[in-house]
Amino acid sequence: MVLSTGKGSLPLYLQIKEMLVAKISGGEWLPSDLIPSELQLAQELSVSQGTVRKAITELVENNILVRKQGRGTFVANHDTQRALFHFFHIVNDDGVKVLPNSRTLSCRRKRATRLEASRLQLPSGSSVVSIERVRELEGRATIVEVITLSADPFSNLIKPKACDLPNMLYELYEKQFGMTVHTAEEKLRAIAAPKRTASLLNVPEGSPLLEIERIALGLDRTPIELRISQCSTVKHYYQNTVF
Amino acid sequence: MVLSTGKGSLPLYLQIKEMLVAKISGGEWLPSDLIPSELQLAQELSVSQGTVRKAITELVENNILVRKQGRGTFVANHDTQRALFHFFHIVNDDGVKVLPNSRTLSCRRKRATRLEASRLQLPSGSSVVSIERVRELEGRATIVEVITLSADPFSNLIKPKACDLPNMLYELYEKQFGMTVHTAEEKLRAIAAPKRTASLLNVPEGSPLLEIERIALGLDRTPIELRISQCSTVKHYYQNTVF
DNA sequence: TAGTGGTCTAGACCACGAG
DNA sequence: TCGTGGTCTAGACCACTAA
Repeated sequence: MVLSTGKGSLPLYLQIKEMLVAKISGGEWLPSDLIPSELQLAQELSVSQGTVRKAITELVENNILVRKQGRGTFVANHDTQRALFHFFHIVNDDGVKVLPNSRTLSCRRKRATRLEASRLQLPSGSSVVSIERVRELEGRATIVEVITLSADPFSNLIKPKACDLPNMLYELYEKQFGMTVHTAEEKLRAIAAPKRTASLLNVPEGSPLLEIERIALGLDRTPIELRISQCSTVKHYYQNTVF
Repeated sequence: MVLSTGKGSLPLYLQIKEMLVAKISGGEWLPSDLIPSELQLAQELSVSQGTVRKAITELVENNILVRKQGRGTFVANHDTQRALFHFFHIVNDDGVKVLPNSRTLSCRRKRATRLEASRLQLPSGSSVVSIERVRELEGRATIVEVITLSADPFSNLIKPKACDLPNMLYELYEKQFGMTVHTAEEKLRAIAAPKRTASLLNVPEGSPLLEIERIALGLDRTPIELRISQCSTVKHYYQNTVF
């Protein structure tokens, strides 16, 4: 890797940042790997420690790297904690986040609807994997989810028995498929409970539900997953903090 | 101001950060004021430019200061743009944020309900200002809002005719009352439209609405405003991006 | 004790904005 | 042209971790 230092070129620290992201999204460095020390990188790249430091600082702020004083810098491990605290916004009436249980109803291959194809940026009619599941919070069926994945990287998902899909799918995508979910874009609406959801959640048909359409994006902003969640907000709510 | 440099003390740059925030939330520096240059602050505080720089960098990341190359560093101006883009999450079906129009229905003084008092951290039964208004998006009545403010700093709000309250209240709080809204905590639920809201929004009673309960917090995290918005999500939705 | 990140310094040069 | 923030260097010392 050679850094360019001319006039019209990006600042060194941004070039280094891109290089580090490439190592991670290219699979050379895996989640929870220790990366070379700041001094080592600085020597390899013939820049000062401060310049490497600035690149790493921005990646730490993006939750892509994690610094541990005295130990080194690691590729972020987007595990249960992160999935739960960053991407799961449903809390109980006391404002406490509780881990949901999931029961998978089906997991099969099908052709993408127009919506699914467009959200996942696939050609219309592409083959996708579709998962339907019910999530319980504090013993109460609260969320019905329909999850759509491009069949291309994820076709192996259908092979295991449908029922043993893990609760935290993002962890699975990362460990089994090397797809790290880094960002999510959500659209929220209030809807009237459709028949099937109503019966799964044990609420009257037509009662108000919170519908969340989420696109999960990778480190390089490729769409990974489309997830439509229909949530009863009788005993829980969606929490968001804006800075 | 003297910085402490002993063992158990905070890093210098954090002490400087606190000092700068104090100047702003204390009213010594007002929104869109130019603050002293990095070099000048460094000399006054007897630290290096890099240390001041680190403090300022963090405040820029928090949207409290704004840097302008060649000109200087300014106190952030939390004006229309910011209010619109940071705190307003309702977009139309094309994902486009549109400026709402507001029609104020009432603006009066009353005693806080238990909920209002607890959210605003006031003694129960305190005097508060309560505003009710309807907001139109793209010509369509979409949101009914009930806004509650502590009467103590805000009692002047009742004096003008109720109808000429501005559309962007956070700008008013900042300019008229020196209260800058920096953070908001939102709780979202789906509810069945109550009678009054239904008639204001021209939807059937009981139809699903998105209810947003928002607490707006100041720079020092004091609660400033409680706002309950009931939104029709037929032609619009609530948008959120998670990193 | 050796190696890591965390803080801090004192300087250099560049890019930009205003007069 | 001058002062600002933006980038970059080469060092110093501290705090923490692991061997």
